[in-house]
Amino acid sequence: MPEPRLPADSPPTLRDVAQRVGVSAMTASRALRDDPGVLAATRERVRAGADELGYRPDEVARGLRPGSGTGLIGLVVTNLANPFYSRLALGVDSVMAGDGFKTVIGNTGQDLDSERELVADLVARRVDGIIAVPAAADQRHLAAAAADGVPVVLASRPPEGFEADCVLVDDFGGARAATARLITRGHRRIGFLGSPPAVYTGTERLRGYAAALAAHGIPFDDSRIRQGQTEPREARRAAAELLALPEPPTALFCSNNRNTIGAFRAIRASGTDTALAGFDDFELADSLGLPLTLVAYDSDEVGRAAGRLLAHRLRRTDPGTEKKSALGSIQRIVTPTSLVEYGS
Amino acid sequence: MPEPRLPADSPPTLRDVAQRVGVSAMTASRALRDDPGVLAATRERVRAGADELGYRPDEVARGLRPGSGTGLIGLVVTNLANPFYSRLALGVDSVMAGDGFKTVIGNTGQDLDSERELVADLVARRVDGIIAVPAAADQRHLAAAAADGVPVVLASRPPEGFEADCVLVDDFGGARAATARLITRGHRRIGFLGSPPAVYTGTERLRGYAAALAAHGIPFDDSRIRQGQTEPREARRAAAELLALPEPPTALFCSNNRNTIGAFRAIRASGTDTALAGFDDFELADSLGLPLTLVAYDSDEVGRAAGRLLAHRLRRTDPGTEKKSALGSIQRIVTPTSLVEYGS
DNA sequence: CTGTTAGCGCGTTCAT
DNA sequence: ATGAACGCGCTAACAG
Repeated sequence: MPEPRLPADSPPTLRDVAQRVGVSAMTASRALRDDPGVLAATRERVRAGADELGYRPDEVARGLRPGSGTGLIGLVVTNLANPFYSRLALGVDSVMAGDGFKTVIGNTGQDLDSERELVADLVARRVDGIIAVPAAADQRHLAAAAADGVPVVLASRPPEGFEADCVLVDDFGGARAATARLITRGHRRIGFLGSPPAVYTGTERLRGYAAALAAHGIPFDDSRIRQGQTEPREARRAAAELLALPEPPTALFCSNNRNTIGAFRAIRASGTDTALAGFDDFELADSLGLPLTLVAYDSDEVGRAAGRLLAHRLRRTDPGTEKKSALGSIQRIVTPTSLVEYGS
Repeated sequence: MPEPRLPADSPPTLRDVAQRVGVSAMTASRALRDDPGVLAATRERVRAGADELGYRPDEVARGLRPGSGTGLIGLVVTNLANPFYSRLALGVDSVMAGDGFKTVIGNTGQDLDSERELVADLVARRVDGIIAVPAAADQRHLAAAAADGVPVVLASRPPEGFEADCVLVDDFGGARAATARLITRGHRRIGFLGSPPAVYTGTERLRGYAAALAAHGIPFDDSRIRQGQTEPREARRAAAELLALPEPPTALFCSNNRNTIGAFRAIRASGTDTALAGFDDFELADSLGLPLTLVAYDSDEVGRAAGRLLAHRLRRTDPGTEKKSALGSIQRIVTPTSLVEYGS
């Protein structure tokens, strides 16, 4: 009769399995990992024993060994509640899980200090790689991680001050196209609502907006620009300000969905028929009872692409080819955008 | 002149620091951890050396030691793209991060096999605890993890077949209240749209719906029940079916936001003035141009509560009090709901 | 106050 | 084909 093992005990170790079957720990290890050079009979015996004990190799101990990574990658985002980031995370995870990696998600809440600490902690935890959406232009902590030999891939923002793979959205082109469409429809006074100037995507989209104006010979007017809104409530207030100008804009372009939603509420409340366009598609955009032009793109794909880039690097990291310059050329992928019209 | 250390080398170890300062590894360890019984002067020297080398303790090696956990907890959800889960994740992370834990998020996509594997992997990675939203009633893998000594907290579903802390939403009460309100407004033929019967929250909400009918002497009619819709598209089709019945319902109650949105589209397309109520609040619900009664609750708080429960258990796990029964009584927290009226 | 020994669980290296 | 020793980085436990 087999001993009634207490399951609450510490989990069974490799030696427990080996001892039970009557072989050495090494043989057990090899057997379980399908190492050649193990008698088929022995292998079966070991496996049986492992199953009976409910043995699972300890990934922590395994990861401690030099050469073999931890199988963990870090994902650093600013706000998981934003659909863009949760989609991104899903895309990353779907690719990495397929390659046998688990994803540790860290949320920074836009705080640079949190981000620094988080990245340092991920490195201390020996993640095999990092995918990050940096909150600001100061990316020295990421540069340091990369210099420490941890592959870094940036999503939605380009690297600043160091070299790294990245996956971007065509912020400039999308914003320009949406603005151009407003102009084509006859609008000349077009307001702009966007995130704080420090955010890369925000300034890039502002550039696209400005380029469209310039291409049509429309002067850029500071008084119609409102940057810094992060939540719909703030955006609504900013939009209301623009609509209350002596010469109010006849159309608004918003650099992200938070601002678009705020602007929608302001327009609805004002009773005007101000035209609205914005970056980021979102659910129910078609049911708001207002014409709406949106810049759409595939946020899952941004995550998947970042995951593929990282997975690619992780494969080539094994040998002693540690020199960063030798790791193959840096990749920069730009995801395309498209215009969608709603609620005509 | 100090040796020009190659940063791409393997990261500095504790011994490197010790050797550089001229002490033993043990002393360095103690100094960096503010252990009492270290000469203040020595401590300073060690710290200086650590800073110069950019030393960071290896969390993996540290986690290998018995007694000291890994500082990682696992979060198992079915679909991170659903705002409910991303909010939940945020809530969990905010609490756990405050207690020094990192959260590993695993997405199962409603697949039970994925969930099993994920949980096993988390245990193999020696997470200190697990918070899970199980996809189905079969929770043996979670029971096994709990039996292995890993504290488990369930969110949004109760444990089945074992004991564990959990944080629930008042599914029954919320659904009953919303349905009752429809009845109060004069509706007698009320349709029901919900998730697959296997999902706990779905059946619980169906029970609440049925209870409201019963309380008002309205017979429960199978032909007005549609379960199994997971996406708005399916929900829309199901709702359209109900609206096409010989005696169509004058109101619909939906057990989650996916179904509510689908039903909204069906009603809008039908041109009828069918009343609509549903579980889960969602953004823009107020701007759909239709009266809408929603059951709202705080999904961040569900996550935070789960995090607090787990953090609480993690504190009491240290001593040899391994017996589950001795760990203090099982907690079950129920988050309240409230009714919200939109778009009158 | 500081150093030495030992071991967490695994896998690589070298023997047998 | 199998086993014994060694070490990954860190820290309790016991010297000194």
